[in-house]
Amino acid sequence: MAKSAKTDGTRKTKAVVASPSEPNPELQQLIERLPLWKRPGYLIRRLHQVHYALFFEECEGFGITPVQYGLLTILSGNPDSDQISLAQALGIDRTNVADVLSRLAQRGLVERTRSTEDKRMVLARLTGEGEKLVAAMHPAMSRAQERLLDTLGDKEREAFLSTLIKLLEANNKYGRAALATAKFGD
Amino acid sequence: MAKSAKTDGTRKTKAVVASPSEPNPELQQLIERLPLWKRPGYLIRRLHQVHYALFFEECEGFGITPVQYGLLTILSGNPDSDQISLAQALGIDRTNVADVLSRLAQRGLVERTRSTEDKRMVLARLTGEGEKLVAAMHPAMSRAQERLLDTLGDKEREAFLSTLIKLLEANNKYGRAALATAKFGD
DNA sequence: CAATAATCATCAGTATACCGCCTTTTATTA
DNA sequence: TAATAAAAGGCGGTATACTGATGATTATTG
Repeated sequence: MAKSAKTDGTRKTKAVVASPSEPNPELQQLIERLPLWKRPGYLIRRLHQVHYALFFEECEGFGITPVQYGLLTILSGNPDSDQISLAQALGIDRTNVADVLSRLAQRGLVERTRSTEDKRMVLARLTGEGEKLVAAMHPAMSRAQERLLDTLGDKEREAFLSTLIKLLEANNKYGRAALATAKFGD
Repeated sequence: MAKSAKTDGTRKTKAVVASPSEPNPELQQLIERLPLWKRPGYLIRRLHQVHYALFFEECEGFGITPVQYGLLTILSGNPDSDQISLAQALGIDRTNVADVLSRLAQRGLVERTRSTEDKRMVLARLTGEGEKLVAAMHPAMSRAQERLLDTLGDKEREAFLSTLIKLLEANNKYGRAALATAKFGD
C-alpha cells in the first residue's frame, strides 16, 4: 500500500498491505500455518461485530443495544431479579449488568429497588414503558437475527445453530460470565 | 430466587430466576417465540466471550489480548502498514487500531513512524521484542483456538468453520470494520 | 493554480466486558 | 452468641469497539 488516495480508489479491492520493509521469514511461516481466517476465535469475533452492525441497522431509532435488549428480554420473563441472577441468565459479568441497568433505568425502561428480605440485593423490573419497548422492538430484533443467517439454507442453518449451542454447553464454565441455566438442555 | 446464600449453594444449578412478581403474559409469549438461545447473535456473543476466556487461560502471563495478537499477526506479514490498512486487514475500527497500537508501542512491541511519502500516514512495525513475542506466544494462542472446537468431530468442525466464513463473506459489508481482503476467497 | 474534495489520523464520547478490591449484609460455625 | 465465612453490590481500572467531529495533508477539478 503506501500509495493511497485515488478517487475511484475503493481500496477495498487492493491487496492488504504492500510492505516497503520485508517481513521476518520465520515469523511469516509460523503465521501462515494458522492465518487469521483459520482461527475460530477470530472468525467469531468478526461475526459478532457483523451482528452488532445488522442489529443497529434494523433497530435504528430505538437506541437499544443487543445486550440491553437481551437484558430487557430476561426481565420480561423474570421481574424483580437481582443483578447476579441477571448476569448468570444473560451470560455477562455482574458489574456489567449494573452498568447496563443504570443506563436502562436512566431512560425509564427499568426500575430498581432494594429487596426487603435481603438488603444486599437490588431487584430490577421493567416499567410500563420498558414493556412497550420490548414489544415494539421485537420485530426489528428478529429481522436482525434472520438477516445474519439469511445466506444459509435450512439444513446449514440448523447445523450451525446446533453446533453453536454444543460449543457453548461444552465451554460454558469459562469466564466470569458463565450461564446459570440448563437452558441449552431443554 | 431471592433465597440466596447457601454454602453448598452453587446457584449455577438453580432455575434462572424465580419471580415474586408475575411477568406480563403477552410479552412472555413474544419472548418465548424467540428466546435468547435461539438468537444467533446472542449465541455468537457468548461464544466470543468463551473464546476470550480460553485465550486468557492459555496465554496467561503474556498480557496480550486476542485483538492485540491479531494486530501483531498482521504486522508480522506486513511491516510499515498505515492504520487504516491495518484496520481493514484485521476487521476492527480504525480508531480502535490507534488505541491498540499505542498500548503495544508503550510496551515496546511496536514502533510507529510518520511516512515521509505521505505525511498523513503513521506506519507501524514490530520491534525485535515484538517479533520474539509473536513467536513465543504462538503455541498458546493456537491451543486456545483448538480448545474452542475441541468438542467437535472433524466433519462438524469443518462444517462450522466453512459456515462461519460463508457468513462473513456474505455480511462483510456491514459495520465500520469491513475487511479489505479477498482473503476468504483464496 | 486556487477551490474543493478525499484521505489519514486524532479526539471526545458512549457502551460493552472484564478484573480485583472494598463495604454491607447474611449465613455458618466454633 | 461471637467470630468467621460467604454473598451481593459498588468502585476504580483496563481494553475493546464504535460514532461523530476536527485538523492536517494530499489529490482532483474548475
